[in-house]
Amino acid sequence: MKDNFITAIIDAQQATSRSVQTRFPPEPNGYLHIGHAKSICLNFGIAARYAGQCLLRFDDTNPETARAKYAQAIAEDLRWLGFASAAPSRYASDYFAHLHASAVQLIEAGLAYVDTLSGAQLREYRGSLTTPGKESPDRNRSVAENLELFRRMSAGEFAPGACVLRAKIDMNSPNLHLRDPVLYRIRTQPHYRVGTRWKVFPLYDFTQCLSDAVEGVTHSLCTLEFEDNRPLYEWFLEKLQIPDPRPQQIEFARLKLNGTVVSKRLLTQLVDGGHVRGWDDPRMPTLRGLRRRGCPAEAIREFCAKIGLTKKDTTIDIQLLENCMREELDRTAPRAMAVLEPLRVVIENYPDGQEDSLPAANHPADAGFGERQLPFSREVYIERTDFMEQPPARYRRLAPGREVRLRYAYLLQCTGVEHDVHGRVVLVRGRIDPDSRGGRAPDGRKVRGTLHWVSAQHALEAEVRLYQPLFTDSDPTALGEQWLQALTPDSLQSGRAWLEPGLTAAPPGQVYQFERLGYFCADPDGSPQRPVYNRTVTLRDSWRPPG
RNA sequence: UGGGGGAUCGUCUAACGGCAGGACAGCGGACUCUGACUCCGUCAAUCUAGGUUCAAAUCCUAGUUCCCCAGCCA
Repeated sequence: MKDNFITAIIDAQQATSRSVQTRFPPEPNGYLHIGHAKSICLNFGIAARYAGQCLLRFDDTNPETARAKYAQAIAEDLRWLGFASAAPSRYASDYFAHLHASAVQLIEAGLAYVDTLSGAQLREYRGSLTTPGKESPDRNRSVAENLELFRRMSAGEFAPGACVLRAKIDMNSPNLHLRDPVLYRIRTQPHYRVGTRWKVFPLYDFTQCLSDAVEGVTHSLCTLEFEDNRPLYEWFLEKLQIPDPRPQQIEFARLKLNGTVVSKRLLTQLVDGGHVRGWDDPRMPTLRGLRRRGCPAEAIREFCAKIGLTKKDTTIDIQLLENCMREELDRTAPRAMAVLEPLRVVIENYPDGQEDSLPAANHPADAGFGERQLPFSREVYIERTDFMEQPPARYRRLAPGREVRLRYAYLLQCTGVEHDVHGRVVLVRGRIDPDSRGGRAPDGRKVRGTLHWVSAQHALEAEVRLYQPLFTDSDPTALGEQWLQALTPDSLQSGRAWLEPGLTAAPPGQVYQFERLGYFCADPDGSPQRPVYNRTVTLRDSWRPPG
């Protein structure tokens, strides 16, 4: 964990030898995305830096939305990200009895009351940003009456919406959150964990601070939009006489990434609207999407370390994430060859029917990856973009009369071109230097261009899925309700590719570098007969034709 | 016209009142059996206006501007 404004706060406290405990508190109502990863890395990183503990706590106070499948998926994603969290998960619903008793305590202290105002009235009485609120007629009910009403609420005697429990704070506060916030509401849906035992459920503000206190959380880190909630957080701790040291809420800026959306609500709409294939669609900034795309967990962690931490609203360039992926994958991905847009090359001086097997390094900088054998024959495919009849200046690839290297194979000189009736190149003829087997020039002559290739008769046909950013606009949310209009029309481009034969056996999730093309990850949709590869990220490409 | 926060290269992010540094992106070059990787170089910033000071991104004053808050969501 690098230094940031939160470590500075904690460092200052270390003088008084404060221990450190944090928590990651997702709601189990959706899947984790890269924005959560920022919070995860922060919370676990802080705990690790100060030799403390970070707990995973499901914030499952809302029975309408909390679901077991999400909790399970979140735990899974967290593990994948690299935070195994030895401690068992906690659940806010574990604390319902304690929370309820705390509510009773507030009522007894004259600090909470049951209000029968309707939702609409509640809103009206709350006032507005610029006008003060109005006290509810129920505000001065006696303690005994409140106790009795809350008991009946809790016993299920009232319908949802009939009444709520509110804190008695200040209807004139300029901070809307302090205008007698709702603590408990009635819900009849069974809760996925505690079933029908509870008829009343605590709201966020009441739950978060007390759960933190119960667990011994010292630093409760959350995003900026909760800044106004902090006085309320502290109010509960004080009125319930939580002993010092009390948990301290500190807010930081949430992550925004350009070219995508990072909000559960919006991501849900993408899935529900069929704009992507699901939560694990490789275009999604969800952890599952990134994983399926081939992004290593380590790259996400590195990314989170690099973006830093402040209270400033920021938008991170997606290229930083891509850079982290390339950095990690360059180290860890074995190399392979594949051709996306094939152009047939006939090697005139290589006998028809003859075959050879050529050794190729699986990683040019790490011999530990070993070698593999590549079949070679009279006809090979090269990338269509690696041949030009009239090449521009500084073009290092194949052109009539030019010589290039077929990687790990032979030096190849172009001797002819064939066109179809439209004048399109359909075939290239060439001759290899028989003394260059392995790709080395026998006389040491410089051959600038090196091309990837596959043997035509041995090539394995596969599907490749190429992805564009989901949105054409760097900030689609700036379009308000129209945000979906910024969707990239063909953000998924599915096509065929020809792979070297060894690639048939790759397990889903395995990432290769297809040399000169990019990193590609085996997709679970594939089979040994027809593999499917997702392009994780392209290689950097500094080649630009002049002009 | 309420309250709470924020403003440093294009984008992130550093800098006790003491040389505005780093990363990503861009550009140029070297190297290269991946136009990758690596290496080198380069471009580029303190929201504005006053003030305090030998010295201000930092302190003071006044502005500007952006974000958040009116769920029985979190």
